[in-house]
Formats: sequence, C-alpha cells, structure tokens
Amino acid sequence: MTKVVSIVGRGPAVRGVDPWGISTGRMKQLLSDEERARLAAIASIVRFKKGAEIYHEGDRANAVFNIISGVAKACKASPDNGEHIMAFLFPEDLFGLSEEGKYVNSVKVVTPVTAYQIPVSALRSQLSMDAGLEFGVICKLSHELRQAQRHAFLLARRQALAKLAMFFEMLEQLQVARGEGAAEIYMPMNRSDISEYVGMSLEAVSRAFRSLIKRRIIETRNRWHVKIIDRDTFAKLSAGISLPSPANLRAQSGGNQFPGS
Amino acid sequence: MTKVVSIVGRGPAVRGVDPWGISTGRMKQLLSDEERARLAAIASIVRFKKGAEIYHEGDRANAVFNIISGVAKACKASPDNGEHIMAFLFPEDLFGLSEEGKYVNSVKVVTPVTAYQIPVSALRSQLSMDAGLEFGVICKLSHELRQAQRHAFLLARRQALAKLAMFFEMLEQLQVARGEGAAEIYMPMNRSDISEYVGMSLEAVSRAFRSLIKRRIIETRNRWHVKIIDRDTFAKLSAGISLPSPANLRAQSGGNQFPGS
DNA sequence: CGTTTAATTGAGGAAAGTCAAGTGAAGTGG
DNA sequence: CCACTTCACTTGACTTTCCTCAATTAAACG
Repeated sequence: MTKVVSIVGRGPAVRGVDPWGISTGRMKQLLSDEERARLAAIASIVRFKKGAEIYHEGDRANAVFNIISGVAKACKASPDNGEHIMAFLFPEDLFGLSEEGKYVNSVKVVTPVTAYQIPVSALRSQLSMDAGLEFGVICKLSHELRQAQRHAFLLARRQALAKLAMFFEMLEQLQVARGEGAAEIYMPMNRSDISEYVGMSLEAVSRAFRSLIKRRIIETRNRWHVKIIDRDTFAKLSAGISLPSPANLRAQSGGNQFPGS
Repeated sequence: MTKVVSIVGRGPAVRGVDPWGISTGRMKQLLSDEERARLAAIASIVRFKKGAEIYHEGDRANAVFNIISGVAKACKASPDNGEHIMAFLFPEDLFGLSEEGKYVNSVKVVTPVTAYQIPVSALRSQLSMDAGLEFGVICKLSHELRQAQRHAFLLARRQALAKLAMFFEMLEQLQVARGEGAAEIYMPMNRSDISEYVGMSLEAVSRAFRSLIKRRIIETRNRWHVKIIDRDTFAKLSAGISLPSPANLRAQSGGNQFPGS
C-alpha cells in the first residue's frame, strides 16, 4: 500500500463531502494537488509520541494541524467526570480551531502522530486568495459539525448498549470513508477514552462490551479490534430497541426461554 | 429599537466570530452590506406559523434558510426518547445543511418564524464568486461546531442540575451575543423541548427546575423567563460541583445544618 | 519474570426513568 | 365575562440503570 506515502508526498490532505452536493456518500479529497502543494509550502511536518499533548485548552492558537498518520483525541477538562473527549482525530483530519485566538480544547496523542503544522497567519492569507481552498474548509467543517451532532445524539442515549453500538457504528463509518475496509473495526483508544467519549463510567463500558460479546453480537480479536457478527441485532440496538434482559442469555441459541416450564 | 427592521431591510444576516481572529468575544455581522444585498436578490422571504415543520429529515435539500425573526428547533427522530433536539435556531442563524442532497434533520417552528429562503444552486454560484461570503460561512460553521460540541459536553454531564445550569448558560450567552441583554433569560421552548435537548425525561427537567428555585438559585417570572439570582452557586453547578442534598434545604439561609445537635 | 497498567467483576447505593395522578394556566365558546 | 376544555407542568411512588468503591484478573513492558 502506497497510500500513506502519497499523502505525505503531496501536502496536506482533507477528506470530506460537499454539504450541498448530490454526491456519492464516499468522502473524497477536497483539495486539488495545486492547493495541497501551496499549503505544503507554508507547513512544517511535526511528530508527537504516544501520550504527548499537542496543545492545551486556552493556549494561544498559532497553528492548525492536519494529521498525516496516527490518531489523536480532542478533549476538555470536566469537573464531573475527569475528562470529556469531544472527538477522535484520524489521518486527513484538521484540528486547531480557536475562539478569540485561543484553542478551545486540548489535543492529546492516542497513537504516534505525524502531522502538518500550518501557521494561522499564512493559512489566512492563503484562504483569502483561494476560493477552492475556502470551499474545502467549508465542506470539512460541515462534516465535523454533523459528526459532533451525531456524538451529541449518542450521548443523549440512555442505554449503555445503544451508546456503545452507536460508537462502533461511527468508528466503522469513518473507517470505511477513509477507505480502510469494514471487516473489523479498529479501536486505537483504550476503554477509558471510550468511556469519556460515550459519557459513561469506565466500568459501564466494560460491562457493555462483555454483554455484547456474551450475546454474540460482537467479537473481539484483541483489545483493539472488534467485529460485528450479528448485524441485525446490532442495528436494532443502535436504533434504540432494547434487548431482552440478560436472564435469557443462557437460553441463547434457540433454547427454551422458560427453563422451569 | 430599529434592530429587527434593519435586519429585514438589508438582506440575509449571519452573526458569528472569526475562528482565527483575536477579536472581541462579541459576535458580529459576518456579511457586508453588499453581500447581503446580493443574497437578498436570490432569496425569498417565507413565513411559518407555530408548530409548522419547515422541512423534514431526508427531504431533498433545495434551499437553505436564514432566520429573520422567531425561533425554531432542529430535531431528529429518536427511538429511545421520542425526539432529540440538536439545536435551537434564533434570528441570524443559518440552517439547511445536507448530506448527499438530503436534509440531515427536521426543523420545526417553536415561535412564528420569518426567514429568507435561499436556493442552494444560486447560493453555490454566489459562493464560488465571493471569497468574503465563503469566509463568512466558514466563521458561522465554526461557531456552530463549537456550539454542537458544547451541547455534547452538556449531554455528557451526569447530574440533572448541572445539565440545566449549563443549558441556561448557553441560552444566556447566545442572547447576549445577539445583543438582547442578560437580565433575564428568555426560553421560548417548553419543558418537553428542553428535556429533549438536555437528554433527560420531562419530569426530571421539571424537578430540576423546582430544585433550583427552592434553592434560590434561579427565579421564574413565568414559564418563559428565568433569572439567575445566585450567580456563585450557579457557576459552581455548571462547573460540576454537586450541591448538598435537599435535606439541608430548610436550614437554607445560614441556619444550623445539624438541627439535632 | 516481575512490575505496572489496563480491563473485568461484584456488591451496594444514588440518581434519574417510568407510570400514574393531580394541579395550574391558557384558550374557547356560550 | 365566566364556566369549561385542553394542554403544560408538577408531584408522588416505584423501578431500573448506571455510578461508586473495592477487589481481582489479564495483558503489556522492561
């Protein structure tokens, strides 16, 4: 696969969909080769190792970043539950938006990250000269807005299983959109990160995982890889239909639901 | 006050902040008079009465809207809890983004709405010709993205009182940003709408309201107007510090907390 | 191979959800 | 203008779910 190489070679890449287009469902590269080259000229490549903090909430926002490889998380300190994760950031994602010149959240590394760092001043002048670039940013922002709304929708769910199912669904969609195939869902983040993203306790996440496994809805190859093996039930779950209580679980594969009868 | 009149007269208005600017905290008009006039030329004015549905999730997205007056809500059907409200839409807000040519949510009227209706095709050609307009859209989208993230943050809260406090805070900030003053918070939506926005049951919202009133943190002039009378405690709440249990409530104003001693 | 970190499991309690009834306010028609 | 209907909100009793705390097991790392 030469995918990553080609991304690195050509300059910043931003994937998304035209919010007004009638198009394909598949996300596509929003910047032309020329635009990417121009951005590359004003960008530098930076590397962050696992656990590093790329920037902190409230820092002066001097640059925006475009991930080449690796995964990061955008988070905000929460008095309630330690830390709230607003989004996971994958290759070709953009981050570093600010409010009044200050970053609105912290970004921390989940998996070693390589990224383009683009100074805002240079980006701004580039933007004002290139309508296509501006349009690319519009598409990307719409996409992130919808993503944030989906996240809010997830958080409004009351059932742990439904939350987790929807979380998998989101990861899977992003993965497919990145063109990485959907046979298995890759989860670079740990249970704690997941719990902070879905708004439950770490223990509740663990129990929900186990419950899904016991019900044979998902399978885990290892900590970082899940596979959905019962699409139907999974779909019901993420659509909000609550499953029968765990009491019936032993009678699982077609067995008598009333063992006493 | 000639505010509303001036908005109506000049064409579509979009308020927000430059996501990279160092600016003032106050939102400002993002479009020039000229841009507004050009948009007005391609827009028509539409009116919707209370309870109407402006468009439905999944409809072909032929137009975007810009509210002149009134309040609407963007919502999505949720199997879990009837309906999920993603955002309340106020004057100068923009709505009608789509995915693959279809609206991603429904928009319903809360308070009679007057709005500009702008055909997407015309908007697109306008956008490609006007970098300033594109930049305005970028600013607005960033603003909405942050708003959606705040909403997600709210939904991740576990305590009903904290959720409600944060809800008031968001309403208040928007109100101030619109230049309407903050003496009292105006809530055009009913308790049910609030419950669907903050992700709790209607009853829980009602109880939280009562609790805040009993604790003398807020006062309600009527159904639609709240006033925060204990800013300190309110701030603690929305910062996530949980309040003493209601048992101590009678001993409220400096009384002995241990009546038995 | 031991140490550290991450994940799981259990028991008990608190918070919010649900169901059902009651109160109050707004709007309608006589 | 007032009785009446309706809708919105409130309150209570009970149940469910998840959170908290604490202990245990499993996996990564040097």
